[in-house]
Amino acid sequence: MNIEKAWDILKKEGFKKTDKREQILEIFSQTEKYITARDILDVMMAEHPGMSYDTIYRNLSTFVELGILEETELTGEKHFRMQCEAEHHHHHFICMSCGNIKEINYCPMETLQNAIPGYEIENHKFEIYGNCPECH
Amino acid sequence: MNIEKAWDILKKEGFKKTDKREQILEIFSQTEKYITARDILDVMMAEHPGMSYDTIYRNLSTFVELGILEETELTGEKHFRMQCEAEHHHHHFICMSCGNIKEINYCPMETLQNAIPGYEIENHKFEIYGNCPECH
DNA sequence: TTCTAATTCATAATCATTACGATTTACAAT
DNA sequence: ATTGTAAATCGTAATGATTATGAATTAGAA
Repeated sequence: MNIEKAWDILKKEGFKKTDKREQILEIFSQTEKYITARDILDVMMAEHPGMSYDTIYRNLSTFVELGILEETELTGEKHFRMQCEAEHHHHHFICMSCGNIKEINYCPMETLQNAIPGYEIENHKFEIYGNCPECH
Repeated sequence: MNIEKAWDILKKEGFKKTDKREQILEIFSQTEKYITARDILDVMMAEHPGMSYDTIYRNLSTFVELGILEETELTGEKHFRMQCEAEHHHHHFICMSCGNIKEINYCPMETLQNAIPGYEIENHKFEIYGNCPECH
């Protein structure tokens, strides 16, 4: 997901173009990593000292709803990153040292559904943590 | 995990037998579901009105450290349940209606390690959510 | 340019969790 | 049984992340 595509989505859904949203998207476009609301706040406070918590949290959840950001729960805190471009469903390896992400083009769910017939699967979480080749 | 086994572990590690710990274990032994610290507090407050938050949270994390309870993060809140007896590694299907758990004797990690050579896997999370046969 | 709904600000509230000094208690040693 | 002591709990406050809200501002349509 790039910034232009994010704006397309926002515009199509009737959301306005504000400098706060612009800056939030800018921050996400500059990293592959999962970052927190606080990370965003810290960066934005530097430039707009009067930033409101509300602005960050409201926009983050708007962006997640619209599929612009993806969200995961790492160590008790919500983390966000740009939604992957990949057209196919995939999962992530998350490096615990550098925070970088590797896409994993494999999903165990087909295999799994056979193992539990009668169970209606609605969602699943599959995340792998460790150290990437650069961080060994 | 049953209560006796939990006490064996606690005793072996030098922890004392208290009525609060007894009651916490009792609560967990009566359900298969993942429950929160608040759930425990509510039950215990009824009997011991002067309960301290500290007691619950301290014991829950002690129990997790000792392998008596297992912990997962559901919708931003920590949830706990008795550690499974199963001697082999497994995962869980979590019913979003009734909260019941089904053990899944399948782990995708062997398959996965081959897909990302050079990556050092230290941990993984694999949880499946949906509706169990009883809740369709 | 004006109007209006959307957005942000400023601030407080809430919710889960952690912290800590004072008090109490389990249990080992006497 | 009594005592001593480290462990556990209590009582309460602090912290940290997130949500809520009424007032002020602003983007974008009319």
